[in-house]
Amino acid sequence: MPDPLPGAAPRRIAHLDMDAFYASVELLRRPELRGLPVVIGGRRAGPDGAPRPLSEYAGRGVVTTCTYEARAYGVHSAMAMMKARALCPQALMLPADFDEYRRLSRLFKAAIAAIAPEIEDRGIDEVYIDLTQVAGESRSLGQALKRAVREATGLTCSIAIAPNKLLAKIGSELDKPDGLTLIEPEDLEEVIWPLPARRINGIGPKAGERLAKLDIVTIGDLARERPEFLVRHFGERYGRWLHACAWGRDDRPVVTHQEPVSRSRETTFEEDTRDWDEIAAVLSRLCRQVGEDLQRRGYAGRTIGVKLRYDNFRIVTRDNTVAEAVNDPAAIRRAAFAALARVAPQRRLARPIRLIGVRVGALVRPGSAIAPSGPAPGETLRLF
DNA sequence: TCTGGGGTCCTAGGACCC
DNA sequence: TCTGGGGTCCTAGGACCC
Repeated sequence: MPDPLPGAAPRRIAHLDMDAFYASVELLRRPELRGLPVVIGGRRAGPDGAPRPLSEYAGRGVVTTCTYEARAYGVHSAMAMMKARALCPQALMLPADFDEYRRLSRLFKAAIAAIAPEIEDRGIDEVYIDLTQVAGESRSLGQALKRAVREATGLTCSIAIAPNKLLAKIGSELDKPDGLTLIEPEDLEEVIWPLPARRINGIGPKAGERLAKLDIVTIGDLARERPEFLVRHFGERYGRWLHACAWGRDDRPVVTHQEPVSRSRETTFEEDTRDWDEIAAVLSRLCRQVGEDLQRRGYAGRTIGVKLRYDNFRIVTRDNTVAEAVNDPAAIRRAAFAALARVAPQRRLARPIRLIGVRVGALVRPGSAIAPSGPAPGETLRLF
């Protein structure tokens, strides 16, 4: 997207984030758990689907999300369940019910679409919304969106409305839960610069560490650096991007439709294993699942990849690109095992394996007229 | 008390072709 | 015989996000 022409109306972009989404959905069905620390994660529920005490948990899972009461004990998403158990043994634990979360996700997105149709999906619990062409003052639009989401689902969300996606995303975190934040360009210095650089979507743990070593902790610290300095330390592309972010500049459009790039399935073994029969059986099952998934959705792919994670967390991947896009489980399995065979034998089972996965990439819709890559070598492109 | 599963995008090097 | 670029495709690994 080019910069807006001088005189063009500034954009108005909302970021809407559901509050503790999975946990909140569970509380809708179990109001008796309101006010208690509840953790979503683990594989099985108690009798009758009842929550289990976290103190009984043993396994390798992580916290998918948790209620604000559990967060008060330091529990958060992606934390090992065993660690959460140590922090808050009195918490209750429920397994994730993704079918139900997807149902509520469709409901809240439909409610938003009735007000503003230009929506970018960012997963099950967040969206960007382009409000530039929607009539109304920002605060009342934000309130209308929150009301619509609550009426459709009974759930609360947090919204920020800003000149672009970068600032809207940062803003929706500022007043959680149930917040509404408006950010104007002139708020940059006072509202954005004091925040940690890690709040920028795209600065993760590694970049955050590297910045901290350069004494860059806040977004304001980042803004004070010359772009050339950032380019020297982070490369041309990432360095320029960091500088632009710090100054609140972002012209990415709201993308209302994106074709999928890959589909995958992976699983972590209950215990690390070097048992080839077990590994092969699990890989076959994953190939079948990903194939069925592709067929259901009408896609096929040419690049089949396998992934191994060893007990020391080292990851090895191998890709195998085949001549024609496939989606039947047998063809995926053949390609996946061929890829796996390319991991050197002395490496393959050198250590116990923790996880195995399969991915199908370079997706096409087999029914579509012309594949994005054009005709295969030696093949004539048929136009009719 | 270690660390799930499903994604996207970027980089860098090598093969191959013109 | 030796010397070029540029472009595309593929691969492996890694960072990051929800």
